Amino acid sequence: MPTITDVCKLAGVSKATVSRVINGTGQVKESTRKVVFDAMETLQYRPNSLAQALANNKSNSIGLILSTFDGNYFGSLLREATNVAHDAGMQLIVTDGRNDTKLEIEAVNSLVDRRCDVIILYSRSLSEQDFADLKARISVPIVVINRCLKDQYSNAVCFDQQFATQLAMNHLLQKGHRDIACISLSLQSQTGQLRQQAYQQTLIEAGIEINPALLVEGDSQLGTGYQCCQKLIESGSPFSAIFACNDDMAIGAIKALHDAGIKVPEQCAVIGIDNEPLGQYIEPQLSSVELPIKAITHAAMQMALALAKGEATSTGTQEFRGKLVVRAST
Amino acid sequence: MPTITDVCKLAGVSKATVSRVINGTGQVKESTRKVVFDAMETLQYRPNSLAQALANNKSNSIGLILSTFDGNYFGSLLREATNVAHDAGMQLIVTDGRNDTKLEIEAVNSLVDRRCDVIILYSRSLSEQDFADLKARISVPIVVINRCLKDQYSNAVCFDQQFATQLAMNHLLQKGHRDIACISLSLQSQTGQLRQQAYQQTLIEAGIEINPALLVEGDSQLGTGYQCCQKLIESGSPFSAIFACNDDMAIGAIKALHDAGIKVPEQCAVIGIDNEPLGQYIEPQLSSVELPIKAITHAAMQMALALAKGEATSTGTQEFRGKLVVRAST
DNA sequence: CTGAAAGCGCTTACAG
DNA sequence: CTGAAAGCGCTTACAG
Repeated sequence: MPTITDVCKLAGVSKATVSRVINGTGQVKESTRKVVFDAMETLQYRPNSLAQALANNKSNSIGLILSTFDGNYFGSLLREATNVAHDAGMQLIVTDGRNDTKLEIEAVNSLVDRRCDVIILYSRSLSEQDFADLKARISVPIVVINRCLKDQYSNAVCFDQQFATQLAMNHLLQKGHRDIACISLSLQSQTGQLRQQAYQQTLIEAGIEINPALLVEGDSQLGTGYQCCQKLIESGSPFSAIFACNDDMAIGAIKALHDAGIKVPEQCAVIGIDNEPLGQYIEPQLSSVELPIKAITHAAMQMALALAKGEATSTGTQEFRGKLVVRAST
Repeated sequence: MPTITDVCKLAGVSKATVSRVINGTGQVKESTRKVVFDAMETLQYRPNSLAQALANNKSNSIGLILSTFDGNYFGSLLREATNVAHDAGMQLIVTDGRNDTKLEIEAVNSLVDRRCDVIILYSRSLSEQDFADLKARISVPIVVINRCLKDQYSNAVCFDQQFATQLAMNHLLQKGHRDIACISLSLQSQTGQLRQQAYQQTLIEAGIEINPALLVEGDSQLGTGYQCCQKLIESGSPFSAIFACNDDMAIGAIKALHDAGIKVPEQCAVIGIDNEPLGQYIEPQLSSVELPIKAITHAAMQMALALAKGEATSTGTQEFRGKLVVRAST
């Protein structure tokens, strides 16, 4: 590949001059600018980003660490993130933390080694302490998605899990349900814990006794939604509604109910969280709580860009709320 | 961040020595190795990957360009790709071509600028000529997914679209269907064209006249599956089966049939392609053709690694075939 | 076994 | 307006 030196030779100018025309900085006589452009053109020259990054101490890249690539949810996130990055002229470097604390930290390190200007971290497994440690250890700013960090010097965008759960639960309560089962996310994750706690709290506040048999733990996949629902049915404890902590599990649950000959919503109502597009194409259409993943991602990217450009040193935490979407399943 | 120079000072040795212990190359006395390790440890030193890449003319990274992040399909691809990359100690840099020729070429350029060791390109819009041009222009090896390039010097892994379509169509024909509608992918994409052609060809070979009213073009989303199916119903042309060119559209179609009071499979059979997990959780369960996306991605990554390491200069084309998965919808 | 020096491809004060 | 030189943080022959 041609280097700046090749361009220099062909154009008969110094590197400084070529660099100036590449970057549009400083003064360059129009005629020599033309000569340089022509040389770059005929050589098909493109600057080496690595060298630029090294010289500038700035790589024009945003590191993004995801805990998984599953489902529509992360697809939306990635789409939005790549769009914003592209429009800002930044490269997005995506890594999979594979839902594993060690791998996630490893991923952060390698992104730091690559001198990303900022890192966006979506982790299900890292604790608040882990975040604090990371922040103290590395000099690259970090934006955290899906965790509300109280610390005002942190950069985070999150979703009000408690509020979303209340929306779903109150909807079921209003419909007259008292025996409401819950298919939770993994209770290893903070999101899983928060939703499950809010589920219980809402029941308590409604004066309903908690029935442990009606709480089963899934892992957010269709398959566990199905299996968890089967367990609920087999448990023998009666229930007239299921609060599934995400749409995929809700869909799995609906299938299990169908297979057991239980009619939705007549014999059992089902609601999820996420409001995936898919919810509209199953039978019956799924009630859910919209999780504005696009807006959340957008906000995280804006924070990241501000941080990368040095326009801010910390952005605080921005919290988003869902809204109820009622369809035929409740 | 500490640099190699900081380590030198603290350890009282030269950069050459530090470099040797970082990379485990050359001879280093055990005692000085220890001193250097200690220095790196106390400084929390980590080598700057950009500088290493510049000096080595090798970045240890694989560029991956996707045409979209939609759906389970690309999630599987990304998961497999990140896993293989991680295990090989390579970074994966993921970019979204947004299904746009210009953006895809731009993405290739920027990956080349970043000196990726190899690029994997999944494009729906690039023509064979575009691939050839790219290959001629850039010096980084390219692996193409989802295109069967005849050229033996190319690196490609692809899916036998014709065979997959025949599997689905022959299954419907065997079930006695004669009036088979087709909801195609975008006919802008090569995959869309190939499946649609194979659909027609299979009919012709079975001695069935093609009814243009039974062919509608979708764009692979749930929503267009629904709308296309509505169009088919409204067209008035009778049909007893639908061949949807992917599962998402098949699911949309099933919903449209349901809403129109048409029973699946009794009054209309439906089959898709992809064998998404979701297909098992809708009612009725979806028949499909399995598309071994994980194996395909794995093969592409292996090619990429071989190319990146210089173990091969070209790998040729590797073709995969699907297999029929019959469930309740047909 | 270890270090001085040149080089990877860029940028940016500093002179002129 | 332009160029020589130093620097970004590494690696690697080459000497010793």
